[in-house]
Amino acid sequence: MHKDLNQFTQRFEPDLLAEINSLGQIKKFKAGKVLIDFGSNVKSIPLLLSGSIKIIREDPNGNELFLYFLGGGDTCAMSLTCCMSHKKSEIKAIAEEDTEVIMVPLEYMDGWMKYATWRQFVFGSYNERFEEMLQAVDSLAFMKLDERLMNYLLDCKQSAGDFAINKTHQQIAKDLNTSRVVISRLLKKLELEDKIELHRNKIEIL
DNA sequence: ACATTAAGTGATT
DNA sequence: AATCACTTAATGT
Repeated sequence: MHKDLNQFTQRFEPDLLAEINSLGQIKKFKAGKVLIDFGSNVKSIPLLLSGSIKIIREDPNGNELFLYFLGGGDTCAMSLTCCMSHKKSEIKAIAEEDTEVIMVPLEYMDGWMKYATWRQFVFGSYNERFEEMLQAVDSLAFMKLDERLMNYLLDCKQSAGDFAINKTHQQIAKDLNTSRVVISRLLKKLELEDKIELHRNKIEIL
């Protein structure tokens, strides 16, 4: 049994775990690597062992918009839907840091519905993602950019499990679909409010 | 020392 | 809040 499968041992019954363990394929992705792109057919679903994955939406012009992060023990709800309905991916998944994943071929999904814990897991994931999507929508519709930014930073912190975020203002701007200058100014403001500390390529949350 | 890339800033729309 | 034009600061070679 792979050591990092531990996160799932609580959640799944032994039989299911054994299946995952024998059928799944461990894959490692370096930070920045694209796991799932738009329009790609998903033929297996990833269970996240370690690291984190950023899920984004992109418009035809290449503008990106950050949706949410996946962390250890999570799975990609999009790939679940894709598998079930044989649709193509409508989102893009990028490894936020070096990430380890166990890929399970979609053929087994149906059969696994006999496991109560699997059903729970699938519906639970949908729920969580749905909540996060709602949050992303609110944040777009009702929050000002400075609040969105703070939210984003907190998200990053949680996903990385670290108070330091190693990103440039440019990258953040891209995720929030705005310009670097604006981010720099807002970050400066947050720094003056003692909420964060700014360094080159690094932001610390206080 | 120089070039490159990240970040800060005032002015304008 | 976006864009421009420019400055300043940090890093790599």
